[in-house]
Amino acid sequence: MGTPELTDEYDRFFDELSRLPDINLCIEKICSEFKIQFVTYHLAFHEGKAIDSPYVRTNYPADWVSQYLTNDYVEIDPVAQSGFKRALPCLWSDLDWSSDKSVDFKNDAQKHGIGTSGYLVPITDRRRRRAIVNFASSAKESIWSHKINDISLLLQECAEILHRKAIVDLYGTDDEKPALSPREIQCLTWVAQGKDASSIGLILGISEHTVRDYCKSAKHKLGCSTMYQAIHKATMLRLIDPDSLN
Amino acid sequence: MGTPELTDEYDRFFDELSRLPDINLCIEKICSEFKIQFVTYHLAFHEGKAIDSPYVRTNYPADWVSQYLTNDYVEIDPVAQSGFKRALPCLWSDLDWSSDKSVDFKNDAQKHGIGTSGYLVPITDRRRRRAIVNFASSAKESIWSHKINDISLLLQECAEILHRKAIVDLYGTDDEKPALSPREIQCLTWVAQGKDASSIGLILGISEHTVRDYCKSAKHKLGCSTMYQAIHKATMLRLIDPDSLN
DNA sequence: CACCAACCCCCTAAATTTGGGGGGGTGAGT
DNA sequence: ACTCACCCCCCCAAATTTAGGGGGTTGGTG
Repeated sequence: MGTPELTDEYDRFFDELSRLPDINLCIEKICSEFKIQFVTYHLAFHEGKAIDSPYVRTNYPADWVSQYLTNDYVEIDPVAQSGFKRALPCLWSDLDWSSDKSVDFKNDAQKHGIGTSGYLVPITDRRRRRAIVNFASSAKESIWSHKINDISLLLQECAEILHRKAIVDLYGTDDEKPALSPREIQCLTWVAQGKDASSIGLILGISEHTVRDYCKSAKHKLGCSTMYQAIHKATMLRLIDPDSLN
Repeated sequence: MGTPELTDEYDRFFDELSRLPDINLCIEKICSEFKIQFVTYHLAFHEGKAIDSPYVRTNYPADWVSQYLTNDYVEIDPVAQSGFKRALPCLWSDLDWSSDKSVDFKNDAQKHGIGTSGYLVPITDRRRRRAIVNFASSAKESIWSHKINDISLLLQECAEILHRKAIVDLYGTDDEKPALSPREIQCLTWVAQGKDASSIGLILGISEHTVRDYCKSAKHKLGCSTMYQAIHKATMLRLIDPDSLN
């Protein structure tokens, strides 16, 4: 829908982008192609890693990256906070910047040379991994929003490419994380909340037998011998997300 | 054991340190007191947080912090890798720096002005939270190791203080994370591995009834109504650590 | 000294899960 | 036309968990 011919025009660009060996090179190429100042790819939820650390690739200046990390700005930054929850792209200006902490954060960002115009593209892939891609600029908001109007689909495609590259970078071609069906995830999630099969059946409006079937198949897909193990593994893999139940 | 009188001498210093309002101030104070170049506090395992991010406080230069984050050095750095596994403090020089990646990492660190002498203090608290505290210097290794010989106990005390401050900073005074007994954690961990009560009894050399009792008490401590929920919560809280089973 | 938590052991009836099996139906992709 | 993933429903016997009880020792702390 929209502007397919525009996307076609850029086919070669996207093809070249996909072939680049490194995400940082991709970021550079995107910046120069679209005259964007900063591009950031941020994958949350490193499943299975022993030590918490996000997968971040960016051309933000080093002091801002450092500042962001050592001040736990990810807990404050409205872009990250809503980016990992919402599904649709949006302009930074559409987010809620009203809290005091947000204002302080914004000021600090400006001090570090980060403009206030930006475009946020959230990603949720088939395996329920979530990432955000940000395109930032020091252009005036009015100019920026017009620009985004024109190239939003292209930037979304760029975001997808970055995500695919990140996943290959992290997990190689064979991706261990099983793709459970929505129903299977719902059932596991409710089980992890302490509900039994019959309650879950009532909640989801299906029979308790069906709930058991979903648990069974989920367990098999996860390669587990007991449901306890399945719950553990699903939790580790971040397949279970209690937040998604309202 | 060792030098209790040395610790007594520093009572006032530790007292002052504890009263500082901010971890960064603590780090400064420690640096000037002991003539240390860099101090880093690094807490892994942010339980319950929506987005992966470590709690890091350091006076390393910003470009090194940024470089460390955006290159996933935590996956390579032998200090972090073994620091989150081992129990006892050690000199950086005692770690395994033989792999190619370690060498590259070390060189990059030196380029950013980080010396090769350091002292690593791992922390595991009552609630199984793990952190590492690093004291770094550009002094020659021979001089550094003599110095550490003298002040290792003091630095360990500093590390403890930093950890307490971090926990208060993160969770306030009331800490939600329940302290399960070692046996309870063992049983939960084995359940999460897919073992049933009788197998676990054999593994741990206790009766299966006892195993069930531990599961029961763990479940209650976690405030859960089913074992599935308990496994989920324990996994989220990082109480279950399969690595600890050999 | 008492007290408490951690550790250890055992029992039973009732409820639940498990692991098999058996049916359907849809929609997407080949 | 076919397969495959997803969605939905059901049955049953065997195994397991659950939620109550009942014991006990040890070691540390007020």
